[in-house]
Amino acid sequence: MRASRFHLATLKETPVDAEIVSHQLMLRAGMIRRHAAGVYSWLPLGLRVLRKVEQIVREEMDAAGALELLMPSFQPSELWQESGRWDQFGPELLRLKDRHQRDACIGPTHEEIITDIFRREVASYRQLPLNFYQIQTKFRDEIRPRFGVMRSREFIMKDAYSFDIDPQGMQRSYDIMDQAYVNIFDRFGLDYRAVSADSGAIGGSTSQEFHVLADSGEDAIAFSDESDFAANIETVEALPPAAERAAPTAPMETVDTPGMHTIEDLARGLGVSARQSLKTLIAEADDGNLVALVLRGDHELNVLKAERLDGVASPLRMAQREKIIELLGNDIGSLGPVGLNIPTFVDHAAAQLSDFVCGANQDEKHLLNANWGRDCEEPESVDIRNVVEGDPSPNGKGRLKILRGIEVGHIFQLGQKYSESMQATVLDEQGKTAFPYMGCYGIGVTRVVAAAIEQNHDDNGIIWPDTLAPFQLAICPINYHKSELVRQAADECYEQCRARGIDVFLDDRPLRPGVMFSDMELIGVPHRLVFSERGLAAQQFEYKGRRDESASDQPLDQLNDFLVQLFAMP
RNA sequence: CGGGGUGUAGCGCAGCCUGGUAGCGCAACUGCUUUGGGAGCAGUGGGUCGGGAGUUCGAAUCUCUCCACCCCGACCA
Repeated sequence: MRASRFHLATLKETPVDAEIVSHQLMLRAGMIRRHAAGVYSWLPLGLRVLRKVEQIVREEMDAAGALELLMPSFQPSELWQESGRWDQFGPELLRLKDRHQRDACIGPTHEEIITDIFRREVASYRQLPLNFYQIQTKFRDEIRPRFGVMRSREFIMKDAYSFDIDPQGMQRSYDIMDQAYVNIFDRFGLDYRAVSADSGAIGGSTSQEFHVLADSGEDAIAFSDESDFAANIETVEALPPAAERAAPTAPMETVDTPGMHTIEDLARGLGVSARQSLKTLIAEADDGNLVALVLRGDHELNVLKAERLDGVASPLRMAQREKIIELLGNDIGSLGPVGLNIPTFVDHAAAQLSDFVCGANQDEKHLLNANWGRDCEEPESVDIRNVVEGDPSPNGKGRLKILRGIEVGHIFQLGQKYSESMQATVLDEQGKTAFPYMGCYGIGVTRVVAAAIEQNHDDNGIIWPDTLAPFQLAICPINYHKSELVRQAADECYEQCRARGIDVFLDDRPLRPGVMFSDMELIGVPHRLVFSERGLAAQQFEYKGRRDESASDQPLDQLNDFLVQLFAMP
């Protein structure tokens, strides 16, 4: 592609309402433009990247035996009524009426449609297993779309659906997709992790998320440093401490703690460490009363775990301050388990403390050297906290490290949920009616593009992995329009690259070099060649990789070999 | 949905308080010069001041109303 024939739409200034780097850089590079909240056009540059992602996905899905099809984004309400999701789905489902006042929606996902296709097309177990997939636009009416294409309302997703006659078959289809996803993410050239998204993790995993690692990721993921355990932090069990609780060493005393209402206040004011104190949270009970959740001061409540406790309202609701004052007699900020007469759940780590600091259940007072069993009831401890870096891995092997990730893929087993509710049946070996077992496999195609940028950028712009780059190689001739020598060298190199199938970009704009360089860096082209009068006179060209500190001069007569080596071509 | 904020040229903003018919930087266009890291000079074009209604001799500016967008929260997973 020649710059003079392309729509290069780079922006010097950063649009003000783009919060995260990937959004800023995609706008500045001229990849996308916004039309409404969470709705974007993909300009030619952005589309080139999108297509690279799609192509890798398509090739690996095909290689795994999945069959591509294309389903509508407009979906009649009847199918959703059948599955029961017309009523279950919240306002995230964009509902509309057509001119005949018939209800419909814009598909946020396609289980209903694929199941409808399946039940009309497939009648026998002998046609199984089957795996259909599509790469298609979805719409989810997010309450608050943000971060550009990372959390948009309209987005492109690869979704695949497998059908098997029995659970074993479903597991096999799932395993094949698991491997296909590994192949896909390997080819993206991104640093990623496959992560268990299943809470119990009993037996084989039935749900995995694929996360691109990035500091800005919305999800925290926990990894074992000595085994391949990896899971979304929400689901990771915090093991009870192995050590015995130490015996009390000092009598309990009450101290005045004016103005100290948080763990940080206490740590500063009393000179105790957060991990020697207790944090007492009050949540709504399922009977309308209150329950206490007690954690070590430096730990964080895990909402999913708390919701599963007997007696705690689900979804979890933290109690209103007014209600706490009314029922417990004192304000938040000086609560503690000693003398607290509501049901109390104590985290394992909190229950292991002795001589701890906690609220005295009197305003502006705390207790020092409080002890379980002696000063209050011996607790039966539960797991209600998020794991932290350094905790033991739940599988007993190694310690946990915590990284942040962006969820870009999810595979899971649906079982018979849709085949049953929508009466999608086949005849089995005995000639009896059977409900197939389904699996469902998604990749957020547009999100992959943003995640790749979140993970790979610097002050100058995007740094694409070779496999996703809109162009693999940029040729920057200096004085292309003035120097016959430069023009010939650049054109010749350009034509050669094209003939070899390299995605090459020739910057033939009559611009100063600095402008060309910064544009090419902004849009993230991985490799750059420069031809100049000066260099050519010395029989040299210049090469710089996008991540290289500086450029290097290369002998002109070896340009061909250089390119062959760079792009690993025969 | 609650709270906060913003809408003025393609982008970033000033002007609004105190009403007098719109300005700056970047970008664009023309010409000349310049040409190895976002050039210089000279000139040019471009705005329903988010929409509507009102107050006023006169509204970007004051009032009411609607809309769009952004941020925080809640919701959703």
